[in-house]
Amino acid sequence: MDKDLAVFKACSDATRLRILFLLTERELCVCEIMAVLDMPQGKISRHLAVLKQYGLLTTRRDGVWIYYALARDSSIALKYVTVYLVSARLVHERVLADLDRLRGLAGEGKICVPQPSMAMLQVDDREDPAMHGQALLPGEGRG
Amino acid sequence: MDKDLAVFKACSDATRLRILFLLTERELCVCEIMAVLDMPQGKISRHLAVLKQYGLLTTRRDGVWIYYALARDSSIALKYVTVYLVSARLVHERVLADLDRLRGLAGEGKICVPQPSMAMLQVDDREDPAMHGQALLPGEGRG
DNA sequence: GGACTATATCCCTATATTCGATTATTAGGA
DNA sequence: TCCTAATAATCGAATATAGGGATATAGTCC
Repeated sequence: MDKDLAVFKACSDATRLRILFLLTERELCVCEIMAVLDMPQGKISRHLAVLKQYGLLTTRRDGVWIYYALARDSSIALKYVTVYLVSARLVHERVLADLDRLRGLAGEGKICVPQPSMAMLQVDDREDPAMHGQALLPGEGRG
Repeated sequence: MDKDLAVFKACSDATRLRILFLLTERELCVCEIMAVLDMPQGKISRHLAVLKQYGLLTTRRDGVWIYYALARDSSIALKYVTVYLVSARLVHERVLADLDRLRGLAGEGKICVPQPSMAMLQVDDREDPAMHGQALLPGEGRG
């Protein structure tokens, strides 16, 4: 239950929640998140560290950049929070604005070269009967 | 998004999470929760107030007793958290122990007369495509 | 090695959260 | 009306969290 509790703690901050919503789009490096949220680097980095420590994120280094992505299967709560994120991202004004700004950054050379956008969100219908029809994250096709 | 954030804040405390799990069983009064969690009255009452303030709980007065129950449809996040609670209640040892203790209380006259246990959890298959097969709370049949 | 960029970490302050202990409120019954 | 039980609210101390600012680390390129 502690892992689940950690997930909720991770989500209980406005900045971290906005970051999580952004990461439903694709993996991102710190500078991209900084640019979208318009917040100082230290702040973003600190929140990312919290999210990773709580098991919500994984990291991948590519040269100077460190890409953060939503973790999978690290806890029951994260599974359901992920479904929430994917479902609610199209509803909240602020999240829509953040996602718009993110897409606006790509291709303008303002930011460190972003990864190519991954596949669109898909719908899954396997596994957990309580999760039928669940929307998936980018790259999480049906294998 | 603020309402969703409030839901996560509400869930980000171990005691409150345990209370929420208990309330997936049925509505409960303060003394029952006190007995199951073995915590002082003030503490339980305070956490219930937080949960209610954040929109996760509703209350119903019956004489001296005040029954707390999980709220419905108060926010997107609560919807998914509820699905999580119902799904994870059978997994975590501590939650199972709490639920056992709760059932043990009923009928022994130790506690204020509890409400009769409501219908078992059911499975719904309407509405939100992302929630197909979702487990429901007691009393939330298919109308 | 030196300069530069991206990211992480540390220090310090302000604020928020949690808790135990105590007191207040509300309803029911003699 | 007085008494009691159930619950809520308040106060102060301890702890945790978030933020700004400065600094440290780790790659990359020259």
